[in-house]
Amino acid sequence: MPELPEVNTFKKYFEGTSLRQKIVDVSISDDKIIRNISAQEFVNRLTGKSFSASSRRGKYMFGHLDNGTFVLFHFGMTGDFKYYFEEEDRPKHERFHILFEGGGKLGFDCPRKFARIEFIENLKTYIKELGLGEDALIIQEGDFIEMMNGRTTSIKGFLLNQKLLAGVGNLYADEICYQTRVYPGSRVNKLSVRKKKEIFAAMQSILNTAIDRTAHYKDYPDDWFWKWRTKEGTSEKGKILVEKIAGRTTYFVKGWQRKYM
DNA sequence: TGTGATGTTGAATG
DNA sequence: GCATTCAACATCAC
Repeated sequence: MPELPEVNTFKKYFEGTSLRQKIVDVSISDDKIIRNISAQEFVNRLTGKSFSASSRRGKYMFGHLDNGTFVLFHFGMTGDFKYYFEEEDRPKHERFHILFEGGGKLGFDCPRKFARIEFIENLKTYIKELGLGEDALIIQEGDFIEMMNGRTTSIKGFLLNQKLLAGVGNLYADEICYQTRVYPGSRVNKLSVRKKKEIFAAMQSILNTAIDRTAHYKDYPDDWFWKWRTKEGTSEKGKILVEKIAGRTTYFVKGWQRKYM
């Protein structure tokens, strides 16, 4: 379930399993998951190298190869890593795996195939051309607020726009709006500076808490919204409504979350 | 059987 | 340039 906290957990997993081991082969069962070069070229670029580090920006995770090049792992809706040795542990929807010298395999599981893997020569150039915004946990409050200037989009649309702010997805956007008692369709230009600061603080606290719990939803605080966010009904704060906002299914609590329109 | 799902992109529209 | 909506991507679960 890859939003920023999930991807952060994948990154930790990657670092705990796949660094500093020579890549002896890459086995690709679905060519289309490698987006920017051919599958064969991808194999050639990785074989013989090893990963020395990794980094993350929003939902984009980068494996750093020891020759100064990079591999992008974008998990789409259903991507996941699984490191394994035995054939019986291969994930069900594995699209490719990287075989290391010691016999370990880093499998990439992805039922819905929305994931994107790329080989990258220059990371800075790549991020710049992509127009990827600053990471939601790194951006400063002042920049966060400044980016809202002159915009009329909904707060949800703002939080989801990866070119402005990288990392927040549909679930966490709803959580942020719930905790700050803002209707997700509220217009950013109608929010007070004070409210914007509140939203910024909630965003960081929610993402950090989620990371602390390794993106394991069941461990999230009891007063979070996510567990109500499955169907229309009534939460302790009021009636839950569902609307399409910024093109995404959005849950919120009527009355609890104020409209700034 | 039809519908929608945690993400992103590109096209079309205003 | 900005905002919105829609379709597409591919598969699975309800």
